[in-house]
Amino acid sequence: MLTSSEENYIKALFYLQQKASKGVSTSSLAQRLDTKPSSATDMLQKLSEKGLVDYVKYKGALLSTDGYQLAAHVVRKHRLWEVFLVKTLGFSWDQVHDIAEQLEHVHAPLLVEKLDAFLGHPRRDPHGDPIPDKNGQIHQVEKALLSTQQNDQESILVSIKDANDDFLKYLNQKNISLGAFIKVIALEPFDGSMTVEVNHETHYFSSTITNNLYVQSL
Amino acid sequence: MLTSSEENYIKALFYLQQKASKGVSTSSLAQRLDTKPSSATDMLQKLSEKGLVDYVKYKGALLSTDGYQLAAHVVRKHRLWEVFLVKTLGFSWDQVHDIAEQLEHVHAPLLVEKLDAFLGHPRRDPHGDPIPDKNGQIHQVEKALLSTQQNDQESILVSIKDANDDFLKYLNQKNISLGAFIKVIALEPFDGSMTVEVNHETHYFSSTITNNLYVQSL
DNA sequence: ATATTATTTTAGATGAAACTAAAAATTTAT
DNA sequence: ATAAATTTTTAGTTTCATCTAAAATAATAT
Repeated sequence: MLTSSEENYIKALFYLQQKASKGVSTSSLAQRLDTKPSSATDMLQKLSEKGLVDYVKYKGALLSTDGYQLAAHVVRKHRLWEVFLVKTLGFSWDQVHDIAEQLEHVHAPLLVEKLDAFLGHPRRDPHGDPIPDKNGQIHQVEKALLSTQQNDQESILVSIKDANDDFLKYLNQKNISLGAFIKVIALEPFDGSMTVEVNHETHYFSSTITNNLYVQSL
Repeated sequence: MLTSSEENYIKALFYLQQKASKGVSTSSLAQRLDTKPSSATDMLQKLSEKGLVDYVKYKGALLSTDGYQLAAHVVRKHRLWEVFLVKTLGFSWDQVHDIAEQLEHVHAPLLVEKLDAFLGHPRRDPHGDPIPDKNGQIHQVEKALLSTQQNDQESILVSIKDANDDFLKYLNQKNISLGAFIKVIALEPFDGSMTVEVNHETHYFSSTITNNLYVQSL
């Protein structure tokens, strides 16, 4: 069984290797976990010994198949607890991360499955992120351009078509990131522009924008 | 903030000092926590430094006011989680202890209060043990002799009037202990005897017995 | 291509929490 | 009351996860 610290490291690798397809650097790992690079090196060596990480000195690390499986399971627990905290106990979505960070380290397989059943087998957490299934599979759902969505349709921002710098800056400045909750308020058929609500704030999007955002319908 | 280990020690002291009114011995503490006496000594010295335990070398230890407060809060969390596991997730009462043992160490005051509210402010856990309130007070509830209970009445065994050895042996042999769930099945008015269900097993109690058991109605 | 800079790893140290073995204190028995 | 047995404490190790400082490697800039 893994320690909490080991679980935190493989979870961080799980996130970081999604972006960078090459090996995850020691420093980025340390930065994400708010620790020092030397500590990250120590842990990478240990996890490599255990066969959970493929690690080459100075070259970076990636999760092995086993490591990925375990990481997905920790993420599953984290996201199920977040759903519980928001849906069952009435927390707001921004209060739950730190609590779920503790709950995810509780080891009790039956608890996870009973919680999942009680919550009605949710497919996404309150931030819109997908919940891995009990085998660690992340159900990749069909995505569509925001421009194809109908009035009142609710969706989650899942990816960006052309991720050029200017566009990312635009999104960043408006505080819009992957996982954002988007609801179509009004469509303008003559130019394809849209009034949308993103995380409780109203925005006007031209067709250039709506044709560049992939969403997943809720 | 206390470590999980420190919390386990003060919780063990909380239980042990209820029975023995004198100082709790190093060995009994070690035995309860399945560890060695030398480890218990180390921890008692640390907790004494922190002002949570009144400890005199070779003489045993008792919780200070602060320590008692903290212990009661850990017990509160443990018992609330047990109620959640049984009532909300459908675990049986004998499966929940080890899981609650982990959940009790999650630090999130708001979580405890929201969980308490969600569960409807329960006063006892699934084993019949009282749940301390948010100030660490253990609400001592009114108790009555089992002989005064009506048909179908459900109650919890809370104490014994005359705790003589023979009677305790009798209870022990029948596997009946404090916290037991008792339901009155049938009353015999002519001699005051009773048919009762104790923890899902049927027993016949004479009036001598029903006049010696204090219960708390549910 | 070599020097400079940045990143990564190693070596050694610290604090928690446990352990074993030996010393000290207390309790029990003769 | 003293000896024997038991309990408790101390002293010294171990493992885990972190740190700092120094050495090794890789990346970059002239």
